[in-house]
Amino acid sequence: MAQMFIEKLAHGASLTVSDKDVLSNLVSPPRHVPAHTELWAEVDKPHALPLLLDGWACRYRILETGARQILSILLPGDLCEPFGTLPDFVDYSVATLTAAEVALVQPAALRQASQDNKTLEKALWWDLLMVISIEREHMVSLGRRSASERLAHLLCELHLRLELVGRVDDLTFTLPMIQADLADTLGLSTVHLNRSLQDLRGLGLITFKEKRLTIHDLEGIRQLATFDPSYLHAQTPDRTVGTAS
Amino acid sequence: MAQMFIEKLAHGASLTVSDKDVLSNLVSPPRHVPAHTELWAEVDKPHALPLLLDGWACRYRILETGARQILSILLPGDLCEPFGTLPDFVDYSVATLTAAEVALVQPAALRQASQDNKTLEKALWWDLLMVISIEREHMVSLGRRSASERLAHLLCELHLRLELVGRVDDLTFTLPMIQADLADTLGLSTVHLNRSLQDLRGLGLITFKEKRLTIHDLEGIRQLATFDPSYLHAQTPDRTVGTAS
DNA sequence: CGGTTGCTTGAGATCCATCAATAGGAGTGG
DNA sequence: CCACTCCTATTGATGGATCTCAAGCAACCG
Repeated sequence: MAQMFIEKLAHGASLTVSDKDVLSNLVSPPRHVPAHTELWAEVDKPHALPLLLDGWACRYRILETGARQILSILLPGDLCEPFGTLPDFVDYSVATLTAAEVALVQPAALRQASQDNKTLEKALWWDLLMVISIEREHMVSLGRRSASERLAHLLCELHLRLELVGRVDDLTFTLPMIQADLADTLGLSTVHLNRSLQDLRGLGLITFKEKRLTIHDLEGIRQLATFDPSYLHAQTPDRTVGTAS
Repeated sequence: MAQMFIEKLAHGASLTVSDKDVLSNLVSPPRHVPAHTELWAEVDKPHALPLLLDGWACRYRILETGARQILSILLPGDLCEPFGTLPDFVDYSVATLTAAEVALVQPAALRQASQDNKTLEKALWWDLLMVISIEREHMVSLGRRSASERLAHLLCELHLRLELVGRVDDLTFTLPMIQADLADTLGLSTVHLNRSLQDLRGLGLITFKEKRLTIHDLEGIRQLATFDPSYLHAQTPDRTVGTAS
């Protein structure tokens, strides 16, 4: 089921039952995919867009030196590429971080639906906007925040995004990434990432054990990260992306 | 006139004369704006989208510490926000780097045009795709490239983008940014940026004087930067043809 | 069990930031 | 025209943040 996808989009516009039906019909039945599987590789590119329904994935780039930079973390409900932006070739990869459930969407059908239905259009643009927003915030981290601040910011972001799809339990959520994944997301070495984690632990802000992360002081960690929860443009569902007046 | 904008979009789809007319009509007459002027501040946000017709600008964020991170450089022909993605509030700023000519576009009209005209739709999506692509490449630089590599990569990118709007003269172009701007783009201090410039100069790759940058060894600088010119997804320049189909 | 994977710690090297000072150019006002 | 200031580029010196290399340890697994 496209559950997660629809639940997330509902934060971008007030979807009616029939809107949700339309969305459901755009999504193929999910398929199980093991951890560490390339998603583009399995797909007829311009015609199918993977949609993550369960599990985590990431968009990343491998440099010639072998270094990896993770560009974005994909959570349940996320499209591999946001609405409408599927190019005919991609210069980076998308792979699962954990075992996952992956469905397919026809990009053309998505666009058609957004032309036929203003509410869907708004929701899809909101989703695209959020992806861009998250990536820009990520750039700020990489350029101007210290290691611990970057880590704190990422944890705040994941916490907020997981909340949108109902995967947070009273300030604790499962964070299935290994330290090397986190390091490659934040542009750090694994050694230094490890020390940054200890930093946050030492400040009493988090604990992270057996893939469960819990935040002990939400205000504190947000302050350290200078995290502004409004940047996802989420919350109140009514929002316009420039729809005709 | 919307010259630059149209010229750039022509790299994303083969625009006919009438397509270009449609675009022209979407663009208000330009206004002169001095250097270092906030562009959002002057605009009724959800209803008007600034379009840079001449001069340079940047999208940036100021942190609480006072540090600045420049997220993207805007060149002639660039929209302040790519097609369709104008949120009703923005958590970063856009300001001119030089004196500039700025027009306004109605985002709603842009989207309407893209629904009525498949070629325009394709061109506008291409432009959005390119913005995302540039920003992702920027993330790779910030996360995983050394100072000199970052600088080299930025110069390669600007060179290629300026070529798309006909502002390169045989490997030299005017680069009106001061060193502090470059540093804030690349996540470096100005001192270190200065030394990175000397690095590239010392390698005989560039000269940069009086705001004119010339690349002496395009292959060399691209190799140092691991710059892949295909990442802009640009069509081979179609200066030859003004009409198609 | 031996091998692998992931986490942790220590030590030293490197990259880059910060601080401080100089110098040239551009504008400004007297 | 000169004195002044501001802005920008440059250079040196020092310190700090982060990387790399290396080793140890625990958990898991065939």
